[in-house]
Amino acid sequence: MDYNKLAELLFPHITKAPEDYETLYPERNLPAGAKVTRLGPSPTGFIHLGNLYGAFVDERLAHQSGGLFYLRIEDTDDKRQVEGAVEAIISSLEFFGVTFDEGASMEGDRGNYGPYYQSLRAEIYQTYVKQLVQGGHAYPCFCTEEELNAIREEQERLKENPGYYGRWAKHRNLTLEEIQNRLEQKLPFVVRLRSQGTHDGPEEDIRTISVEDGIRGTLTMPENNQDVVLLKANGIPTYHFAHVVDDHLMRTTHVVRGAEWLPSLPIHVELFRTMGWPLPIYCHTAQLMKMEDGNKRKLSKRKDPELSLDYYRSEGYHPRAVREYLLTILNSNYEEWRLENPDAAQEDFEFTVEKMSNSGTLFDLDKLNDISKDVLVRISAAELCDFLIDWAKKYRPELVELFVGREDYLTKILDLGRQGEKPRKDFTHARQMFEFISYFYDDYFKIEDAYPENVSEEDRKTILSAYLESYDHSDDQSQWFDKIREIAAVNGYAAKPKDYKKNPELYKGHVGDVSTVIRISLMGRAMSPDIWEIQQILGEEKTKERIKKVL
RNA sequence: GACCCGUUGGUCAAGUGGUCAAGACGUCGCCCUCUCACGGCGGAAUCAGGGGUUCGACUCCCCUACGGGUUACCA
Repeated sequence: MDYNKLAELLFPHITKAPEDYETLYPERNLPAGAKVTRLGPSPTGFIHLGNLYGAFVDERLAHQSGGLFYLRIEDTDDKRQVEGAVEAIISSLEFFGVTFDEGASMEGDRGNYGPYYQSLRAEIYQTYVKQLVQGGHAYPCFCTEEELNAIREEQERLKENPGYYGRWAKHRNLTLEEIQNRLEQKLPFVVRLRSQGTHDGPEEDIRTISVEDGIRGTLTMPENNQDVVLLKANGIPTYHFAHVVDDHLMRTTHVVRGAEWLPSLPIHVELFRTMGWPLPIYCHTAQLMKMEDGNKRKLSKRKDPELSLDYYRSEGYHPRAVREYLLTILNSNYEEWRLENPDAAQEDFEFTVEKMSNSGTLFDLDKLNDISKDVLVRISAAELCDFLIDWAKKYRPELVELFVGREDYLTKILDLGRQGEKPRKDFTHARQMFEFISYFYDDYFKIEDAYPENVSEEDRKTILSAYLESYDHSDDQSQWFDKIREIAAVNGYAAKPKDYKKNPELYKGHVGDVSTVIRISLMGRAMSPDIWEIQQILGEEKTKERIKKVL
């Protein structure tokens, strides 16, 4: 077989040679040890926590080593393109603090290794496929879908491994004339790898490959023997081939991807070897899982909209909190480090792939919320105020007029009880924050909780009028509370809870019940931060007004 | 089915032959306390099972079970 002739037959329009691309995309000029990583999303526009989790690894590895992180759009599947998807991906990731140094961006491609959309790189891939054909490492396959199905059915019947390989690869040894003939008939074809892997021999003949995974250590698996499709009928490569060509030409040093790629690793290894290129370091990350019907399951785009990044954004989780959470499940020693360095920047943590877990991790909302509390308590009230407003603008526009123009008021509210050694940690995310403080705004204030049962309606009125009468807005906190104790005592309630506990039969209740009456009248709820502080923010007028309203 | 990866409390996990098997979240109890938080103290709760190897296995090997993933002209 004259492979050169075959190559010309298949790719008459390809005039460039692989060397042209090698010189066009030279080795990157980076300091020793610098890592080059990439994110390669397919543009469905949907991006979830799991993607962000992986993106952090890329980002950290690159930026920690003085390397570079780029965005490549893997749009080789024309069936799943979504309008505006790339913008959505970029903005989602940016919101959560993941930024790229190179590649696809809002303003078009940046960098010298483009184009960064795989659909625009057809000529490059074809050049390399042509080279493979010339070397006898690839061949055209004209099998139709029906033929492929028939092969699979037969394999199932014989209980043999499915796929296009060995003696099942019917077009592997077509003669030049046969190929020429089909080409003349304009039959569509794909180009397949002529795998060097063992095919039909006895099992002990199957060779294995060994690969050092950055996260998992040495991986040993059977070598590839599938004549995988390199180029689809439309001239666009499959993921496998695009990955190999792009990561070589874009000089990627570390390929971070989900564990679902593990089974196709032998294919990639064979491709790199037949191309004569060095293998990048693969880092196969654990999957983020979800519990369903008592079983763990990989996160799915279709089934788990609540795990999309947009969901967390719309709930108002602070990006720093989401990052912090992801970092704690990403590196087992992060949490410990954080305990020792509560104020350090996330970037100061030395992230290592070795410390990554390789079994699937269940997403834990309780943990996120807990972490979020600690993150938010370290953010100034003024910044929290801006954050809440930004969130409202996007997700709760009706609240904006409440906040804007009254930022001082909001800031005071958000800062409530956060001073001192043991600041309150009330906030987890923006939506919850607003619910928590909503009683400060008349439109959202309403009596939600029931008054204590041991306080009669009559006592309630007596308590509240006494409170109103004795109220002095300039009282300090202890003066204020002394008055409450007095009201309690006068009306038959213990001034101290301990007294009540000792002799419950002597009292109708204790000062806590009296406070609760006031609290509910003022806040509408039985649970809230300190009443006195709230009154100071609410102001004298509004405080009195709310008490009068329930008298 | 085949192949691959995995398996320490409810969850995230430390651990690399000798530990009373860390820690965090959650949960329960107590303390603090005018409520709720915050904080403090304490409790319950884990090495999937079976064989080896070894003086000694959570740690090494094998088998089984279970879970997950892959098996496309999707990525």
